[in-house]
Amino acid sequence: MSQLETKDRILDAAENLFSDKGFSATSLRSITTLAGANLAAVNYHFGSKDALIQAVFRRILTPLNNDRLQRLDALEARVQEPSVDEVLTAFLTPVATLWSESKRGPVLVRLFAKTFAEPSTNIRDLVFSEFEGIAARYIPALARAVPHLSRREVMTRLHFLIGSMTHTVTNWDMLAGAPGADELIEQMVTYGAAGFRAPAALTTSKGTP
Amino acid sequence: MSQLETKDRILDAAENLFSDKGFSATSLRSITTLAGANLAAVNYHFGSKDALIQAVFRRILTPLNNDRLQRLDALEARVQEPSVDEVLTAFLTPVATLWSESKRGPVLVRLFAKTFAEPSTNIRDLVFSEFEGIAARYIPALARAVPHLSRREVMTRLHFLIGSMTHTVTNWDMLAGAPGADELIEQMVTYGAAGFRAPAALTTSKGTP
DNA sequence: CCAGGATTCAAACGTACGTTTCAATCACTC
DNA sequence: GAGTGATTGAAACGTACGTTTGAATCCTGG
Repeated sequence: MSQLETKDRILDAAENLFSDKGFSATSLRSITTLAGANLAAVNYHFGSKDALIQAVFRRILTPLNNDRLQRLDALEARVQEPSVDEVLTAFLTPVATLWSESKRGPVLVRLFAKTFAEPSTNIRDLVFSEFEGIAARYIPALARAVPHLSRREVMTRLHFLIGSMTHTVTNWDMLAGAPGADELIEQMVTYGAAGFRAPAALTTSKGTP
Repeated sequence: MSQLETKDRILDAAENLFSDKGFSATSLRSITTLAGANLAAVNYHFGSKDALIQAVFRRILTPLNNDRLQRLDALEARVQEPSVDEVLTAFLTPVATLWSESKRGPVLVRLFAKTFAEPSTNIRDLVFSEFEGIAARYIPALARAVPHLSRREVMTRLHFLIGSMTHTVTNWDMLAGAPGADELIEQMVTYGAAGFRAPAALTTSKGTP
């Protein structure tokens, strides 16, 4: 049926199954069966189950984060001092786009969201190293947009935003009506930007011991 | 060493290991070893691994949600029209209290947070059924505090808040400085309340087809 | 067309898992 | 203090897992 290479069919199948059942609960046998490949193909093409997991993540994260960086570049080239709303939109849109672009979107997004709750050090390390470049660009941009916040509070609120995003896309079906990607972006930017613009919560940033 | 019953020692050990490594990645053998109990004790006292997982969750969720309901009751008895900040504080404080009350706190909170990313239908169903009573009380309270939002947007923003909370407590160590529970509550209520007070993002709530 | 590396295949490896079994031991009642 | 039900113990059950093996097959360049 599919004309894809075995390697890609395995990645596709792994993506879907990992996204559904988690990593340790998904067997290589179920992956290769769904992919129409032999069990040994995983270890032949990737080396181990762990390496397969990392390959699955890399295939998702690299273009996603590139998209994020590109959008921030374009934004900063267009306007001199981007607003919080604009920065958050640049940050969130790639995920929402990924989500809505095809049948593969929801799978990817759920898988991506699952990472933060997974205990595996390998996966966490991979995602964090991939995210470092994003943080290095977005945190200064956010700090410029909300100059009343300390760098620490900017990071904390970015964590809040990421949490909202991952939880929402992971538990999409719980939301009544299951709105589309545009609607989600709109609501999350509205909510998150207002949160970022809220006054500093920490008085310690003014010099309390 | 411990004078606790075997049943409780197993629950304690399971709590810690589930919180660290996830459910399917934690074996009954590692649980009973840590608990100083025999392997067969799990099936004797709980019936199966799945039933053990549910027992672990029930032991956490029941008092947590009772605390939430109690705080909302006390709040509504004290002031006639509670503000968003007050409702969110009532909602978030039990988790933060649980977090900071002892060494067990972080374990419980991480475990609780892990639920939303876990694929197991059993766990999700349990958590949702436990959460229904909370939603039935908190969503109307929130809707009264932010009357400019449709019921649907209130629910969406509550999802955002829950996401922020679960993500933050799950990835606590990623936050620079690792602030205490009081500080977390303060920041999250500031952020979330501003988000709730933000204008409605959906124009569809006014009657668009 | 045929050599030779790349890929696929069926089968087996050893290990770890959840669960079951049943005898041994404990705790409590009469 | 003997008897009885609750609990614990050591061991084994069957199954499923990730990985490895080595022969069979495919594909491509000369």
